[in-house]
Amino acid sequence: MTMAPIDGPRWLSDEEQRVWRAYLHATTLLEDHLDRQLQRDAGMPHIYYGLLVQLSQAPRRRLRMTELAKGAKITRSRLSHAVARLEKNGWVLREDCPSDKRGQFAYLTDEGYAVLERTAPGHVAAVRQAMFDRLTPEQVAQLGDIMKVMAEGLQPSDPNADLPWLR
Amino acid sequence: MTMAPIDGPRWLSDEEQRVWRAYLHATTLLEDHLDRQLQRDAGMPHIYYGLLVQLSQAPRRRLRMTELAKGAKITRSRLSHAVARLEKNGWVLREDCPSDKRGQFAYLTDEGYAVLERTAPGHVAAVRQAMFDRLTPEQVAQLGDIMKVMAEGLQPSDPNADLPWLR
DNA sequence: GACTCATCCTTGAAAGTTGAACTACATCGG
DNA sequence: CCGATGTAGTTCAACTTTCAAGGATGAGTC
Repeated sequence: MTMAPIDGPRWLSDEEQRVWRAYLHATTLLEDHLDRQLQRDAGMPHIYYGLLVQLSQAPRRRLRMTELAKGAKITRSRLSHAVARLEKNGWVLREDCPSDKRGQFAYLTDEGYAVLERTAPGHVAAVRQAMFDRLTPEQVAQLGDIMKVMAEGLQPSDPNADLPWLR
Repeated sequence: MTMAPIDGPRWLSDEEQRVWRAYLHATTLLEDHLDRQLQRDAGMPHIYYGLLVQLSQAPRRRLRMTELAKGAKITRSRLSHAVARLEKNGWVLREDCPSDKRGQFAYLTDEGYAVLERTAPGHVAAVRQAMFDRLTPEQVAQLGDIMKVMAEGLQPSDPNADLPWLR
């Protein structure tokens, strides 16, 4: 007599495999598509564009580096390199934080804002064409719910949230 | 008198923005999560892992480079680099195509297959935990439909499908 | 104050990606 | 057979990302 397997690999069902593959294909195709669109029209990859957008919506068009990294879901290291590059373009500048000498603000220059104004319509159109124009309103709502659930489960805030005994 | 604007930028509605942001966050978090998981447990990024999976499912565990690239939705250039790296690991080998002297097959070695056997359960578990364990069956079905629609709209087969006059 | 530890951000090197240029072979039409 | 054109795959240089290490400052404790 043996015990039931503790947790033999629970493979994906055919349905799940189908969904997973569709997910991978759609997300990689869209990511590539937007990267190319923005590289062509704005001269930067999608993530960099997202940084400018975030800055443009922040008070006084500036954010602490860490806040910016959190908002974009990237590491501080990656952000450092990215901001260095955007700084070379003259679209972003750094500024010391007066209250915390370790801190830096990144702020969006007028040129950076201009790039955004010039390229945002095309980008929105690309997003719309790839996603919102193809989905029904119900599907858009469903997608929102689904993505919200998934994002919540992946917050890096607490990678061992479900393994409390390891903490 | 002016004409109605041809197509003033159709911004995203609040709802759409919310969905778009959720989509970006969820997909980037998941991608990062799986990349780290596989880098840690299998010593390669997610895309490389996907290449091994594809090979493992192909007849005689081999595919033409272009087929492999198409299946993985990546450029041939990227694939060349990837296969070079996997070859260094001893997980994949190249083989001349007898019927077309320009062609190359990539095939999965026994070691490559072993890596897959060893790491697949952990990877499936990660996918399951991030996606399928968190969604209801209805949501999984919805996600499948949605991703299918999006992927279809992004097939690189015909980037100007909606601009026939440019072809 | 001095110590310790955490946080903020940067750096450098290695790894991965991109897009264009390039080689070699195939295919098509004469 | 010839030339033109297309396809398969690689390579190079520029760029981006990752990971580990490190310098500097802040915060808590004695």
